[in-house]
Amino acid sequence: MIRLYNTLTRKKEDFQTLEPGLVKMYVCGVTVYNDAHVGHAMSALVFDIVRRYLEYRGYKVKHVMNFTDVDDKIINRANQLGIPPLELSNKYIADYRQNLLDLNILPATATPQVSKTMPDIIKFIEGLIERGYAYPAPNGDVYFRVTHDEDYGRLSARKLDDMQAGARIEIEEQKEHPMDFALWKAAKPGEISWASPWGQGRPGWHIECSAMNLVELGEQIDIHGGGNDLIFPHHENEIAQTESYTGKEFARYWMHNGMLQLGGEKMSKSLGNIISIKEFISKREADVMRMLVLNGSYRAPLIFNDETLDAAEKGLERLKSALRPATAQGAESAAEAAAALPAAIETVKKAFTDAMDDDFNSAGALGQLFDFVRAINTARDAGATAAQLQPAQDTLRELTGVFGLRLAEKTSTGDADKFIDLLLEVRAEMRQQKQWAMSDLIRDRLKALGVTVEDSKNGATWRWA
RNA sequence: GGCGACGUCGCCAAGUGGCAAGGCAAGGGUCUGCAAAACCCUCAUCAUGGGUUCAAAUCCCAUCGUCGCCUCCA
Repeated sequence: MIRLYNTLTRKKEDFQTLEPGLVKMYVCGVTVYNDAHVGHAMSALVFDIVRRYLEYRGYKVKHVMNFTDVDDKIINRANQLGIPPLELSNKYIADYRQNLLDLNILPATATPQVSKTMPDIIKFIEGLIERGYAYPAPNGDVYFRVTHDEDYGRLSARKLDDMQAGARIEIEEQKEHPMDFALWKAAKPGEISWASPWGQGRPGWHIECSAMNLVELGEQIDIHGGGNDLIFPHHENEIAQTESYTGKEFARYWMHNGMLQLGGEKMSKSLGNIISIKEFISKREADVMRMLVLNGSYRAPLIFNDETLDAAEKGLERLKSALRPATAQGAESAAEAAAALPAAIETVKKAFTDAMDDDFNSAGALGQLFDFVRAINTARDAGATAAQLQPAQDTLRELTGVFGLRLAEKTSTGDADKFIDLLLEVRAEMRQQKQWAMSDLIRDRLKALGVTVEDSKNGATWRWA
């Protein structure tokens, strides 16, 4: 039984889907007006791991991720650049898709956009007005009437009265209540807009997700995810809109990832302390970012700095070490050396699943994998054969695959391999003749070229690093 | 100011009532001409102060501290 922490109840709950074997999962995507950063990557990775694990456990997952491609900031940025807003957002949508591919994140099964969901959004707003949950203002805006929603504030655990209405938001004369939020914004002159019963305008931020959910997944979904900075007001408002519209419970489980921390602060576009995904990928292997996420708890803040990244990179190397080939040539002790592996395989599979079942405890599961790595390496050192190592290495591949790790060894780009082999053959001859200085020089020079040479009693091995 | 989450070894971090996983770093060792890798060994009583309990890192209260939200934000 999978258990997961539900923000709505602030407890871990047994996971049961609305339909057997099917998970409907909606995860808030990004507003596309500039390069996505590693904080976005964290969120995307968290839910990619959730999805991969659910699939590993036999569920079919409908995974919807939206693009907010109509928004104030997109409009402002497009104006600065002198290009149409949708041209700008389309560029960044393409960029973001590439970022996700680079990070080995499985493509969502649907990726709706605001600009392509307009009729459904308008219909949704009309429905809310009909039911008395929304009202058009004289200026052409339409607002949600929070006082009509008895349990408004349920998700973020706050009450309307506690929110010091008006303290940090400007009192809007058009609104009945200061906490009422816009479903539809009347167009300013020259702004991109769509026709509606309330005049030219565009949707407010929250309504898009309610509408896209309805279109893509229906009235009720299993998991709704996103960063914990979206709990209020975004997700709170989504619940208010959808439940007021359908009269049914919206999402059964609300999952929120913690914020990525850079220099003790949340990384965010508005703070400007940003490292883009593109920049990260140019400097580190994508698996390193995933490893950093896996080593932490998805709900807790993730500390992102050179030290934690270096550790993640080393940990990755350690996982890879278990995948290296057998070194012995069928030694007699091989059977004994490999004897412990079948049991280790059973142990790690169970422990891995137990940990992940408990609210996707990837750090706990990862610890189990490291224990397994030691078992494999010990067997190899003791002389296990390739055939004996194979099942264990396959298991490790399978489980790290559930995590979405690629564990790719770097490979040669050209015909270098055979020349390196030749060089090492010659070097082996030199070592026979104890020409240590020259042997070491070759090893050092190859290292500088990205080739790691390791000598052992069975001869030298090498790999790209 | 209000609300929420959290505070475990030098760093990251699992563990939510019964002798404190794992990774990185560090020290010692095996192997080795050296180096590297791998393997073995060493390395914490859980922010502080009270309380509940046979038993608490784990539950309760207080204090201190950190982060997030309350405005756009993954």
